[in-house]
Amino acid sequence: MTPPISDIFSSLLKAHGSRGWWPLRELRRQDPQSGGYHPGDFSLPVSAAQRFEIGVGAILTQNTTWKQVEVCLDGLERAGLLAPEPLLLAPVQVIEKAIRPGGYFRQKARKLCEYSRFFRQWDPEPPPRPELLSVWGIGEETADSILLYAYKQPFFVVDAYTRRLLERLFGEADPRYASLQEKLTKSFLHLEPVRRAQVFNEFHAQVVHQSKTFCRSRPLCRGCPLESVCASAGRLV
DNA sequence: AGCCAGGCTACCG
DNA sequence: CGGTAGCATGGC
Repeated sequence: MTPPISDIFSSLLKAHGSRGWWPLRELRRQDPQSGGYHPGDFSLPVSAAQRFEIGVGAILTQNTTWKQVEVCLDGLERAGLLAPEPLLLAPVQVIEKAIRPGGYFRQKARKLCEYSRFFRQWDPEPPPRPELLSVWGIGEETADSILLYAYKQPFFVVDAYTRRLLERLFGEADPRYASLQEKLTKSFLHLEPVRRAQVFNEFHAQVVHQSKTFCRSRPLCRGCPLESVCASAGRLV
C-alpha cells in the first residue's frame, strides 16, 4: 500500500541530505563548491536583490535547464540589468541579447519587464497569489516558486519533476496543478506557516534531486531510495 | 540528429 | 473547461 506523503519526504531527505534551495549567485561567488545552494539555512533570501534574483531565475528557468539560467543571469549582471529599474529602462533588444542562451528570449525579455514592474510595486510585501498570476508570463509554477523561495510563503511548487515522480510513484492520476499540489500538501497543514514553508522548500528540492538522479526521464531504478514504495518498481530500468 | 530541459499564452473544439 | 502549437537555445 502507498505510504503517507510525509514518509516519502523522510525517505528522500534521509537518502539525499538537505539540498539548500534556492541557489543564489552571491553564495556561489563566495564558495563556488556550493553552487549557490545553502543546505539547512532557511533564512535566505535576506535582501530585495536576492528576492528579485529568485524571481528572475524562476522566469528564466521556464522550460530550460538551470545551467542555461546561470549563463543568462551572468549576462544580465554584466549588462547591469539584474535589478528592476535598469530592466525597465533598457531597450528590449539589449535584454534579449543578455538572455539569449536560455531560449524563448523574446518572450522572457518581456516577462522580466512585466515582473520588474510588479516587484517594484509589492516587494518586500509578499504578493497575493492571484495578483502574481495576473502578471503576463507568470503561471502557477512560477508564481509558487516566487512565493515559496523568495517570500517564504507555504506554496508547494509543482513542476515537471514533481509530475513525473508522482506519476511513477502512484500511476495515472489527476494531472491538474491544483490537484497535485493538494496531494502533496494536505498532510502538512497542521504545521505553522513558517515551518510549513521550510518543509515545502526542502521537499520540493528533494523531488528535484531525486528526479535528476534516479527518477530521470530515462529512469535509473537501481539503488533508488523509493524502490520499496514505487508503483513502477520492476517495470522500469 | 533527434529529444529533452525546473512553462506560459493564445486559441481550438 | 481540457488539450495543444508556438516560442528558441544548448547539451547530450
